[in-house]
Amino acid sequence: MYNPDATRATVDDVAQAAGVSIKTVSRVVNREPNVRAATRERVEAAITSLNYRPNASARNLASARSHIIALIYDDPSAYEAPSSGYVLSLQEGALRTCRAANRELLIHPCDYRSRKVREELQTLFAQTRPDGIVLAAPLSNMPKIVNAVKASGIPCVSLSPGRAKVPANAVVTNDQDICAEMTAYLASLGHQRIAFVQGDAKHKAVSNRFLGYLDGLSASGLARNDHYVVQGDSSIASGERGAEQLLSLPQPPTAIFAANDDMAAGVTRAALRRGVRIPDDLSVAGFDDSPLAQLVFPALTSIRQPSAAMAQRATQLLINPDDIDNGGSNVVPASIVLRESTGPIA
Amino acid sequence: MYNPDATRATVDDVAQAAGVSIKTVSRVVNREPNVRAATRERVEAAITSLNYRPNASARNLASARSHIIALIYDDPSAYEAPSSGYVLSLQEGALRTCRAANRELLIHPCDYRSRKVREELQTLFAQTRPDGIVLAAPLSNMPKIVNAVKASGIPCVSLSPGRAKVPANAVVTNDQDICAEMTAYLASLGHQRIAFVQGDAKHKAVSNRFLGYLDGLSASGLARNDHYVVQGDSSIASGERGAEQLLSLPQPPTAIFAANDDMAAGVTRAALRRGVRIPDDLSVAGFDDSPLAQLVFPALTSIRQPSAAMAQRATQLLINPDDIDNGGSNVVPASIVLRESTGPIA
DNA sequence: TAATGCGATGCTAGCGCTGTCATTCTGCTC
DNA sequence: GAGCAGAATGACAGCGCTAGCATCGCATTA
Repeated sequence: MYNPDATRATVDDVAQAAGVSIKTVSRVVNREPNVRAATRERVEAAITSLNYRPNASARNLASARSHIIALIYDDPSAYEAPSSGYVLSLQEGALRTCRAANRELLIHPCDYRSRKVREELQTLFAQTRPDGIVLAAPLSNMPKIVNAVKASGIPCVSLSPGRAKVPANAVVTNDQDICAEMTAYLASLGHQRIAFVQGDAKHKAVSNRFLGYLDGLSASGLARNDHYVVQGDSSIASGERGAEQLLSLPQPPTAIFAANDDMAAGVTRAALRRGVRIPDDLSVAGFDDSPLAQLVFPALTSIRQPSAAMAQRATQLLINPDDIDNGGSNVVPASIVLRESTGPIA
Repeated sequence: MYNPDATRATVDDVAQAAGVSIKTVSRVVNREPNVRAATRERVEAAITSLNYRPNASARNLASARSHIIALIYDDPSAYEAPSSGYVLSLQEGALRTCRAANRELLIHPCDYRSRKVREELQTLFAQTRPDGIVLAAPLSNMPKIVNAVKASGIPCVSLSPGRAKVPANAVVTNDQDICAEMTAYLASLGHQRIAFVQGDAKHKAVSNRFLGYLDGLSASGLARNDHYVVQGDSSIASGERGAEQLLSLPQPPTAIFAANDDMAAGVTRAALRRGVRIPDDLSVAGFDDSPLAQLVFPALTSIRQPSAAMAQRATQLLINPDDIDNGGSNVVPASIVLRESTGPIA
């Protein structure tokens, strides 16, 4: 059309140049077996010299496969989500696999609050017919979404579906354990009053973090005290509110562990505003190791969630389940990142 | 294949159900003129009842158009880029138009440092044959990339190409003017020693911000003083370094305007570390209004760059140049967002 | 009434590729 | 050297849709 290369080479051109049939060209392009080495080379030479690139649409139409992987995640523009790092990590991981496997990645931010979400997904599936779907948390633990995806019959891998028993087609991380570790680490610094700011209850993987906190308390011989547990909604503002509440307690906590970095940033803000010094008076820990963890002052101790690695693995699982390096485990470990916001009590 | 709906309706089914030819169905689906209202309704009823969705591959193959818009931007995972908000805004804007116009958005983060970038783009274009390309800054001012895109012959709209004369196929914002305004605003607060932290020189649109700063100084009757201008590289760390340098001056500035929020956050960190109070002792302003602007303490006064709106308009320009609301201007205005980090000198 | 014009609709040939099946070529075996 | 299995290759029919042109039918005009 507009393309000067519109007269781009087709299989026919390549076949003619190589002196074979188009079917053989197709075999070479698709790495099918039963092509003599000499023939293969001839075809490859023709492909190179003609600068041939297969037409995706034609291929998809004929093969009834789209070579597209759809990545579906909660639409960050549908709400206040400063820590956009999560989405980009997902994209990065998925793209890594897609590029390596010569697939296209279709991104689909999806507002689960919308009434029409089911129809929207249905249209997406019908139109693009992805070969596989990566469904990211928190959508992966919303029955409405999960069912819509399941109904399509398209293979799907969920990220952090937040169920106790990890399904085969899911990639998870060890949130709970690592949160227990973080809590134990705070205790090991000498903190006895460790508070927790819970995240959005709809996000199962996030609420698991609270369980880890409880595990960590008991592993450290500390009693659970519900005055030190406040409910947030994953936003910065809720972290600020939570911290206000906690720091107003007659016996305020000396450490606050927030279920995500945004809330931890909120905690930090509230503390700084009150003149509470971090980490001298108060240790703060977050979760996600989002970009902002390094940005706020003091930099946040956090937990690095391997979002990119999870998305990468999920995509591999869809494209080629057999061909995976890492011993077959679908648990990608998180890790604690120590920074300035935690320390021993002064 | 895996899809229980594999026996999905085709044009033929719809045509039969509606008692028309497939061509008429095609006309209805593509909103072509010259279809009698009654016929249209009959076809639409058949489409609904059969739950028909056109097959994208077949359509693309037959029409030689892909219905795909490619969004190409600098790969944030190739470097340290905490302020990922930019990329998400671009995606959001482009997606908004794409969804409305029933197009697919293909995202392509692209590492311009790579040697193979030209070939990578060529493959992308050949395989997916996007109908249009949105090329985001800073890639839009890199000749290597721009030429590779141009060579494809695919229609392209650049965002902030950073040239003095705005080309027709570009969408820009009024960076320079708004930076002048910000500088004048700082001056109006009583600041006389206003410093500037420059961003990455490769990013033209960013270096334009410096020109705006100069404009603002002279508009406010302040002399340019190169001691108050330091070079950063857009990273937080460079903002910190720049602030250290500036605050060590015998006559330190009372206001620092950084060419992006990351550097402004660095400035804030350096100031807090030195015990410099913001905004009492020092006003800090950034650019981008990235999510972190609200996160750091104190929250940053910044400039909101209308990235989403720009991407949205660029995409519209590609899909339907005639059908645009806003009087045809490809300049989308930025705006100043006042927060806690700026104030009168104490 | 016949001629004219134009809106509405249908017919048919591909788009470039893959799947199926038929055919041809190898290199063996006996 | 004939026979044969299996590898290598080719012929051909679509995949589901759109473009281009042919055709039809109805209203208007002469």
